[in-house]
Amino acid sequence: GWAGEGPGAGGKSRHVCHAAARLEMGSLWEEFNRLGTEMIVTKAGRWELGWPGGLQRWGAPPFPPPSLCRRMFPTFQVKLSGLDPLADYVLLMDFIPLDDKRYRWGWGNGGRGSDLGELSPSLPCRYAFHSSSWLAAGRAEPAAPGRVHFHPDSPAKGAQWMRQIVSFDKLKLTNNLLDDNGHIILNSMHRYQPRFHVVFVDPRRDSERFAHQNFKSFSFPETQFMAVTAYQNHRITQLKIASNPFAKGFRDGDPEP
Amino acid sequence: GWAGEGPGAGGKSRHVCHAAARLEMGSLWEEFNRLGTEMIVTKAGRWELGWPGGLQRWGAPPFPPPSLCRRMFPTFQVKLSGLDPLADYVLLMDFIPLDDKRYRWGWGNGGRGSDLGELSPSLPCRYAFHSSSWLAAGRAEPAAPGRVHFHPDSPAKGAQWMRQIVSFDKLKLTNNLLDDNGHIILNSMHRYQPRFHVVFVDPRRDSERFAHQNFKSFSFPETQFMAVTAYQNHRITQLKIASNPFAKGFRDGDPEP
DNA sequence: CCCTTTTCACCTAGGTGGTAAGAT
DNA sequence: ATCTTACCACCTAGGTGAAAAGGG
Repeated sequence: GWAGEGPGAGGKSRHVCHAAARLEMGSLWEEFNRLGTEMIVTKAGRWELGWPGGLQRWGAPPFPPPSLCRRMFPTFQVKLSGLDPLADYVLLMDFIPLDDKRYRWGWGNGGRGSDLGELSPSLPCRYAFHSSSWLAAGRAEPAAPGRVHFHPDSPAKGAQWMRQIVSFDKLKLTNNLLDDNGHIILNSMHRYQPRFHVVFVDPRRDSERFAHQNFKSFSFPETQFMAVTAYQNHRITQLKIASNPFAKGFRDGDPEP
Repeated sequence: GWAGEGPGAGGKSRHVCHAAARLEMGSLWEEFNRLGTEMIVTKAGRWELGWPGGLQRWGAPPFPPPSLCRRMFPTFQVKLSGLDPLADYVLLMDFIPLDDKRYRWGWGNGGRGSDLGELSPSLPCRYAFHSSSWLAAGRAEPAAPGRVHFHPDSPAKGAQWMRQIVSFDKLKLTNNLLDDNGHIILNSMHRYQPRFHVVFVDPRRDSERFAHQNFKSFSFPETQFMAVTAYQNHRITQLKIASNPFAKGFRDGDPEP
């Protein structure tokens, strides 16, 4: 859908007040959201912990190193409009906890502690498969360091951002609290809402005074998800395999053109 | 080597006057240059002429499309120093003709026109293999449109440029005079000198008046090359195969670690 | 004849979920 | 019992020169 407006739309500068964002692949996001989107989080592999020797003989850029952290799928992509074509903007994303709970995937509170097994009011009961579903399992872990991901083309002119779809396909998720590669740190078994921010780069010398006027935020509810280290809902797994080209090796039968 | 200084070093602004660039992989460049470096130029394939249908189902960025134009090998890479860490710079490259001749690869002017077959004075006679060598073959074609390649991270702060090696591995060469993808257009069978430019982004309103002070250029003679559509000197082919990891499939015997 | 274009097998580089082992 | 990690086969995407075909 168009333009999930952020809070405090009043008092915005003319450079962002007309900014609008349309989520791309909306029907795919909704298909996932109906089942309860899950996103894989992993720790980085050995490639990120140290730099293997003997690799620099030729001409590859030495940075960034390969990463075993996971991208999001679907990829968060937006089509922008309403920016000042000649002004500079920075685009970035962050992730906010949807509630203060941690979850488990299972069959209800069979023989468990008394405070477990309640369905979160914000979790539709259809986030389930066969007799399993997501159940609240206590209070959330201490929040991970709140990081942001800048779109690597930032900063750029409004005209350039609006010319084509903006894709956050370099964004990676990790559950490593000590991550040193600038990835987004999330707690597994917790729910998150991606947020998208358009920030006008104010050339005035005292631009800090206008910081609150110079950005606009967008939240698309259909992009919320559960962070997991392995998929729990088999329907989610099957939809990922069916729709992500990198998982084509796991598809069974007839392709759908 | 360090710092191939450009012309007119006098009157440079303080943001660029101390800038220095060290060519990376210098020994590999020199090894190629001793044999007479050749770089492949091609026209774009069908992928660049039109956008194939049915490819946008998921989440890939729609641009840029795949390209069949060729990169340079070795890749042009420099280590920068002497920039103002807090100032913005744009980094770019262009290619200037080394002379006004076109060349052919062959056995001298056996039965050919009288004005052919002269060795260019700037072409060392060792640019040869067996009895073949590069021979001047008339005047240069009309110069292709003079294009520049901006490093895709531009603009960025001096600190960021100096933090790591700057690699121009996205730069692509084409012989298509009608190229519409912003690639570098070169004439096959002509010689070129790559040039590297550091441009300070002057925030002053009348910055055009200081444009000549705000950039510094670097030329590394060991990076000059002959543009070709197919390799002529077999020694060049073998050195490319031996040193470019993407050509590993053509290597014969024992690897050298 | 000399140069260019096209197609191909073979690589690098890295994004998938499956699976089994490991951790708590 | 439940969640996490490490490794794997199998993909996408694209960078190589060889060889054959095409063109003036």
